[in-house]
Amino acid sequence: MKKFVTIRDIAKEAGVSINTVSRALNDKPDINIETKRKIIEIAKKLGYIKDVTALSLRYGLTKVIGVILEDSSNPFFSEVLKGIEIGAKERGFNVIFMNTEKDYSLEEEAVKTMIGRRVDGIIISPTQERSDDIKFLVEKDVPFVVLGVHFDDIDIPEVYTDDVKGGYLAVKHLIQTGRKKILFLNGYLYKSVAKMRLEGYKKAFQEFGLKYDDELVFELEEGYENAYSIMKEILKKGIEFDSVFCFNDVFAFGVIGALKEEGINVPKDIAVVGYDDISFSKFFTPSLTTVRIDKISEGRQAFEMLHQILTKKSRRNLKKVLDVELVVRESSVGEITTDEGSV
Amino acid sequence: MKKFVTIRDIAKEAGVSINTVSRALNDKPDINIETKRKIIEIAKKLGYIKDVTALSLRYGLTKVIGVILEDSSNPFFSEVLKGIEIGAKERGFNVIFMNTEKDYSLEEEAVKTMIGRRVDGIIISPTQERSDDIKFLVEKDVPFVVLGVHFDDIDIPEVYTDDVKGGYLAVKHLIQTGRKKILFLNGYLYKSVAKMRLEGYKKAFQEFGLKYDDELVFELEEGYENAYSIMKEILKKGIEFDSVFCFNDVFAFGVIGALKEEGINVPKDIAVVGYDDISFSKFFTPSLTTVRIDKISEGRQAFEMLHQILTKKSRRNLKKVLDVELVVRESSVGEITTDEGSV
DNA sequence: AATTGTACCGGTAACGTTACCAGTACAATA
DNA sequence: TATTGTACTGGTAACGTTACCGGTACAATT
Repeated sequence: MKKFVTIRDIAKEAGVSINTVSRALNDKPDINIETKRKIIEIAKKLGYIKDVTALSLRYGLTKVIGVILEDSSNPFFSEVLKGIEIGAKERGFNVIFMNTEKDYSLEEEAVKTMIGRRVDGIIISPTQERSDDIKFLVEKDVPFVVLGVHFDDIDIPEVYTDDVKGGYLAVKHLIQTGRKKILFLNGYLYKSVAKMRLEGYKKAFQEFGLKYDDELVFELEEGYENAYSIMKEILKKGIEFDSVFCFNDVFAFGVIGALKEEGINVPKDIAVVGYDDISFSKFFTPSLTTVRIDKISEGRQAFEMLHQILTKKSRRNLKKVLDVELVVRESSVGEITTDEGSV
Repeated sequence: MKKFVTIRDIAKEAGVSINTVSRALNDKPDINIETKRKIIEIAKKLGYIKDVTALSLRYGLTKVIGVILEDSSNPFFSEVLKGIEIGAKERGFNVIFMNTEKDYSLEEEAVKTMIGRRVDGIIISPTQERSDDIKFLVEKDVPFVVLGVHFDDIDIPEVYTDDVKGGYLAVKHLIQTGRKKILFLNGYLYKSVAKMRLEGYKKAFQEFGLKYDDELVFELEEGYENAYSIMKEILKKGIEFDSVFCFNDVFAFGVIGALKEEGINVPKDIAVVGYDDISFSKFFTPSLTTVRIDKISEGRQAFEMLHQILTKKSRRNLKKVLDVELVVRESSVGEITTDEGSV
């Protein structure tokens, strides 16, 4: 790579000092209009592009934010990441991202790397296995926002969704369409989202006077295959149920896949509700009833919160709880809808 | 944000010069082992994290690469992007990315931004509307690799897939399973991928002695809805066909969605083949026959090529054509498989 | 005793940029 | 004429780091 044109090159060409060039190029006062015109012209001719890394050193601000998440190819996170990028671009920031693959040690490493790169702030969606790295950020006073997760033991800036409501809406919908034995394939409970969705599930049960039965609630690792195989197992065991509420849409696909294979009709025999509303859920057959999270917006809002922190518009530890919405599609509206339906 | 600990702070604490600190921290010779131990200890105690932006200025190398693509939330690109990140991480590089939303002016802007950030190299998946920015990169001698696109008018480093083969395999498969009137919903032909897939389509037609009929070939903008609505239109017009080869999997979903609505069975009445093999294609009903691109690998290889260019292991304008593979699933294997089948 | 070698350490410059201060030339005012 | 103001320009330092060079102290060799 050729060395790039610097203000020194322009200065030499124009026969002025580098200061004058800087003034011309940054619309600063104290410069002759004609000199300025000439310098700008020369800069254009030489193809000058300002080296912002030099500025970072000078000002201690890079205009780059770091994003740390488990998997940027996951349809949920890929949209969130896009939302962040959109927000960042609007404010003249760039985004550097690292995947953790749900590995806490990689997460910790990513935090260190981001700090080493002197990003102005970090958006992190932590695996909740441990949280020393979050405490490290607090301690070092690095601006950051936690995305998609709620810690109730530490007070930090967070953007997350109202998953108690989400769980509640999903289960209420199932109950109101006549379902009574509602299986819940949840994520691991050390995750705040799983905890909240379970709380919503219970809340709906209580509200409609149904007895909570923890035999119907399962915790599993994410992934289509896990949902698929636990569904198969459940069927084999002969556990009775008339519907399934899933931790996310991919679980729902796995569940429906398993049910179809056993000749069970969705939603006629079993209703299925997912969570997230990833883009494929509406194309799926049957199209998936799910709790929609506006992922782009979640990303944007996380960036906006970080930006507020960076500009010190706000010093408190902000929280933003985003609303969710039930999207009713085919996978949950079938035969049973009145009083006495059964499988 | 508190100011971070610098080698100067460590030097003061240890009572040595900054040079000695640098030596200690970078495993350089000419330092007493005991001094080194002490310095490292102090560095740890103070929580020192090296400022790599300073190094960038010093060496003109940032260890950051820029990635420019149309949409990081697109299931295809999100995997490619992940592949790039994996490759980069292995070599101690970080990734900064920008979306162009298929807008050429945003693409041009992204190139400028990346250069301003002094990224060591760029991986770009260009909208092929114009290519002045690519020429700009050549002219400025910025290391870069084009991903997923093949230019036949300029000689530049490229990583792309063998889409002639892909198109050929897909259509050959359809012909061999008894289909004769094969619709092709292609992307716009100014894109090299679309051109290549059409070439493969024609090649298969020729090989099996079928007459190419451009009434069966359509060019459309990407997106589920576009495929869905053109399919509806085609059905309304009464064009005869027994199968559809789609530019990508999302098209295939749209096509199948439209066919289902009209009560047409896939694959019994109409066989459908997609392209890309995005992760949902195997969960879809019917599971989708498609041409698989190993997207993670494509990303990794693009990074590796860029890295080779950066380390000057190779000066030539490299090309890497990645293999593709036909994945046969339910959407294409139905009734017609022998000789005389018809819709 | 003089020289050479070795082990260690520090001063300074440099990367590209802008802020700060200081300066010059000339015009306008007292 | 002397002073003040104005319009413009340049020199230098600084951001954090490492390379380069030069230095010192002591041991080993002649």
